[in-house]
Amino acid sequence: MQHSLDEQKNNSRQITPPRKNKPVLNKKQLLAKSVLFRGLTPPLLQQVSDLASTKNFQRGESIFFEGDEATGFYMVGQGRVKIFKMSLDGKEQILHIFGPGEPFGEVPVFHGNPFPANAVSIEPSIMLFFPRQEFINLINSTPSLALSMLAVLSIRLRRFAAQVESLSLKEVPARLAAHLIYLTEEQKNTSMVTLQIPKGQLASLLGTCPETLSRIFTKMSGQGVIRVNGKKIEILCYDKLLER
Amino acid sequence: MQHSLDEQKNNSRQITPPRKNKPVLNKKQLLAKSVLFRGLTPPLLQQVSDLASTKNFQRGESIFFEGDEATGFYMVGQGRVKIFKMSLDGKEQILHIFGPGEPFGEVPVFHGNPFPANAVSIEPSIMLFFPRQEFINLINSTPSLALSMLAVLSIRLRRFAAQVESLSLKEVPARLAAHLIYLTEEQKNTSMVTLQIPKGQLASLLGTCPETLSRIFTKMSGQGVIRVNGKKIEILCYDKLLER
DNA sequence: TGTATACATTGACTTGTATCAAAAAAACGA
DNA sequence: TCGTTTTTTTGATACAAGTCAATGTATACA
Repeated sequence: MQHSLDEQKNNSRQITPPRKNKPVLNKKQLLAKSVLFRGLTPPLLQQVSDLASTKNFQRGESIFFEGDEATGFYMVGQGRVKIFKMSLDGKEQILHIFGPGEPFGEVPVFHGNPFPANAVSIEPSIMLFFPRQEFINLINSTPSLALSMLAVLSIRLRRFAAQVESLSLKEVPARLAAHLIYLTEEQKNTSMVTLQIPKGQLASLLGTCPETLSRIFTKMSGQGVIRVNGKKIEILCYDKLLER
Repeated sequence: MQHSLDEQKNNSRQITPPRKNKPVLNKKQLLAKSVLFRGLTPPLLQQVSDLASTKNFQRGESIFFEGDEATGFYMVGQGRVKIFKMSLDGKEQILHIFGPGEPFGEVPVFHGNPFPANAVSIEPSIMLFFPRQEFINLINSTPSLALSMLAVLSIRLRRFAAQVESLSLKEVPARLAAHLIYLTEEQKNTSMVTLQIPKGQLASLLGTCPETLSRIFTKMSGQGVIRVNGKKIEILCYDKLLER
């Protein structure tokens, strides 16, 4: 499930043996479809593409740590990344999970301080890297790019506001319910949704521990609100989810 | 304490009787000193100043509600505003408190959706209002303004990340400790800090209830970490605060 | 195919914090 | 200054959720 992109690619050209551990990435195509760079003129897009270097990361490999000095920001080319904070005693809180086309680590670019959180690749990934000063120069000469970036940051702020609300004003069942509803909207509004991350990671995203999350899954199943089968979750009663 | 700006102004020209309920605001001076507009050329500053309309708000008066359609954003001219989320059963979580020169409600400007949270004036205030499209036009022709706005949003994102971390990974005493440390840094690094908001509001900012906050104040006082006298708090043991 | 590793579940117990209720203190307006 | 309102504190109680520990179940790799 997690390597679906690779698998698809391999399936579609079974004649040529797939390259091991070095998937190729169509940089320009990715950039052209990304929220940040879509709409740019072809020459500008070329400029952006030339600016970005790529780097491969294994599952579980760190991209940066909180406190690291930032010389630029990243965009997911392929795979997925989790952005998270960590407490002294080792508990983690996931802030975001980003997939292809989504930029991350941009905050220090515009503010200067070190990275405010950690980034770890949660799948074999390819990340694009954009050096800070070159990107700022580009923004200075491309107002539409500035507005795109402002839109990206605005969406993030909105999400953070929702996350703070969730952590402070809702109990864990309601947080899970909200997340499941979010997943149905993301996954074509079918009543069957698929978790893209292990349940332990979902717990960390919802600000709880795996045991509690597990118990709530069991309870909601018992109440007939959902049916859980591994990573597949069927929403049986959408209304009751909303109430939770 | 809360109306110090008004009082100072009135004191400095006691000959003329102070205007009742209609304090005057030096718009251009405020804008020139604000993070967002500082560094702009005088003609641009004039343009910005002409763009902004002003409106007075009483203590407790709403500026906008979550879900309201946004036609522009605001900046605090005088006084203070709290930005907050509210649960169905009436509990509130404060996201930010902003003072003079700080913009708020900008998220919908760049993303289009309605306001993600509520805004209430917590003092008699004057707010500047910037209409959306005009401001976007200005950004399009002023790259440095775009970068300033990007910096502002970046700082907000950083704060949100800290707030999520706080709510999820720290217990209330540690959150209070972090806030007190933040206050000492903000208030010239003296060991005596002053709360600018009622303790009940501080509780809402820290994601707890007034009773719990009160008990923690008592406990910390008993441990000799702080001494509380109304809104004045003396930090007796900075190290123990850090540990909390 | 088995074996190691990661992931998930269940039970017993503990605890931080919310809630309810009521009194005390402080702030405010007339 | 008095009386009203808001804010803060204190006590008793309840409960959501974390922790510890153990077991069960997938998953991957050699």
